[in-house]
Amino acid sequence: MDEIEKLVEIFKALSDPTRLRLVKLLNDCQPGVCKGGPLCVNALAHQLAVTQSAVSQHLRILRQAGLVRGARNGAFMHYSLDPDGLNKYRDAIRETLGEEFV
Amino acid sequence: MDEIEKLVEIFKALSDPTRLRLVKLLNDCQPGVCKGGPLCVNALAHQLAVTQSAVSQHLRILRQAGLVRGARNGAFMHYSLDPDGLNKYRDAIRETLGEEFV
DNA sequence: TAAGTATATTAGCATATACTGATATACTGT
DNA sequence: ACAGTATATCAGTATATGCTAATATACTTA
Repeated sequence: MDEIEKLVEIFKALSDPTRLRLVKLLNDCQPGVCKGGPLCVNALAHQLAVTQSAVSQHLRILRQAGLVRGARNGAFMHYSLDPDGLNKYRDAIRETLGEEFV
Repeated sequence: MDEIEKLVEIFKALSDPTRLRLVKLLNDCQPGVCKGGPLCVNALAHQLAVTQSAVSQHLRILRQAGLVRGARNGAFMHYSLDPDGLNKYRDAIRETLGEEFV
């Protein structure tokens, strides 16, 4: 994918209030930040007051953009921010748009 | 506007390929970076190979998000990145989403 | 295996968005 | 004032997006 298209995908992923709240929630519940650690889908849906289907679709979009990742844990999927994806995101912004944006 | 909604507006503004190329163009033509300095609307439209109407509408969206600003110069509008807006953008991301995103 | 739970995917609908073409507004020079 | 140029806005259209409801898949436990 073109560098611009990749950035568009990332910004699109972040340009929805529900997804931003989702990202904020995952950020606030990182291991070391909060003792709870990664969150499962139903917990996220409950916290955000949206349906399981909606949050699952939002997670797919964030996953495809490389911003979050899910780890299966038995019947549960535990989602967290993807540190590698976030590094790539910052690098891509810096390279394409300049230091001002990151 | 809510902090989340403000961030959504900013990310929405950046989540279109034409607008990203526009921002990139403005970034590459900043005074000190390129001797040309701020660009007028028709120059931007020509560089991006889009109509004047389209680029004008894109500029409005970037302006409303606080990312760019226009300065009238006779019959011309010279657009450039808005340093204040970019600072606020970084602060808002840091505060809401965490250090990982900026 | 069967029932129950967790998550993902699909179809369909309502709304938002990006574009084009036409028109309006702002400014300059004669 | 008038013609010409620069930019902004509007109406209409095609496509994208976010949601719900229903269904499919994955896993666990009895």
